[in-house]
Amino acid sequence: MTTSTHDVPAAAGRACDVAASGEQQDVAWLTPDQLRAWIGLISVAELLPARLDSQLQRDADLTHFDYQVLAMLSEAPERTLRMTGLAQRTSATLPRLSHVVKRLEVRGLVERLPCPGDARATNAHLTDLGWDTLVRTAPGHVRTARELVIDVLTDEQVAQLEAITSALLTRLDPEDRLLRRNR
Amino acid sequence: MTTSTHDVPAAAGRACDVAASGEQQDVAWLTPDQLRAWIGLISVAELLPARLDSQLQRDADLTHFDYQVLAMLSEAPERTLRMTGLAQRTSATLPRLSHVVKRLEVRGLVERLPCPGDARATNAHLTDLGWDTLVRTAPGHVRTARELVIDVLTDEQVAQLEAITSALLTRLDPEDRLLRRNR
DNA sequence: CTGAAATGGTTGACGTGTCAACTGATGCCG
DNA sequence: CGGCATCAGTTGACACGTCAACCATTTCAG
Repeated sequence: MTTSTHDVPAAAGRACDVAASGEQQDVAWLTPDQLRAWIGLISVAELLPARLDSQLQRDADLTHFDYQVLAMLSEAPERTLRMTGLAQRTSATLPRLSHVVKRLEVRGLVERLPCPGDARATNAHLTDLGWDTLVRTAPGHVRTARELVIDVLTDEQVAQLEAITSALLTRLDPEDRLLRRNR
Repeated sequence: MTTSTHDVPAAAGRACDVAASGEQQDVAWLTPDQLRAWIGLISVAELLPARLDSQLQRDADLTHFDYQVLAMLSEAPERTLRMTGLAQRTSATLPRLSHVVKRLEVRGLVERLPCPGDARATNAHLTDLGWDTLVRTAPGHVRTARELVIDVLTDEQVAQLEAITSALLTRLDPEDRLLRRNR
């Protein structure tokens, strides 16, 4: 999409002048190469989630985020996780997760149980129906992942992509909540 | 984030069995390397837009999408674009754009004019206030782009990223509405 | 052991995106 | 030129995420 920065080559100069006289420090504008990479990245970041959502929505009436919640629970011991832990693993806020889990609970895919050890906490548990739904949905999702991303790239590019995203996540996810498990 | 597929190594087998007996064809599961790249990509795609939004929201009360709309208009001839053209360049649906432009118009950043040539069409025009806002906002946005992405990568990785995103967009944006101008 | 602060989670209001329905204007076929 | 399909755009209802407020429990200082 198009974005942002890449316009205003004219504005660039003016903006920096303004900035220099104000509180902002000078900011180096992006080179053409950097600009193309930047625009490409934000375009992908805009379009990819929408595609994943629409595929999952169509096939299983699930958001990509719903899917991730089910997926995280599916590999947890007892298929159970505390809300806070689940929120970290899905990099969601607690309110968001709470709403989502409530909807999933209504559909019978997840159940909420008070945590025995800590009366404040809630455990989310993947039901058999939730597990079956996930199992039924996974192949289509993987297929989409292949069609849109993996199979479009060379093996070398896949490796590059892993290195690049890994570097970016050190900034985007400093606490490293997401990838801890996968290292 | 986290996602999806990367769970259910157990489910993988089951899912594919199910699939084989159903309408789905077999889907090759992802290799560990592919999985890491995939999870990395969707994590970035989830976190990056949120960061851009929050920076722009803080500094100028703009969505990243708002910013893109202003940016697109800023480089158009007469700083004017028809709604449809603007929608394509921002890869937005027309209803979404219509809502956004309405809000921007209320704030005086954009104005809507009937198109002289075609009575059905509407022209969106960037006002002076909109231009000034954009110019004032651009440096901070570029700085964010550098901090989160560009300056985190080597020059070589930036080049790789450009190639990778370019390949992905052939699938994600087949009509190539976004990048036409940037080639 | 008592009270203040921190933790875990839920709820409700608000903003934004999506989808379907709708209005008007254009183009085109006969 | 009459009528139908298409195009351009808007609107309204609904779904989801965010934020701030809130409640209950736990922790810890004194």
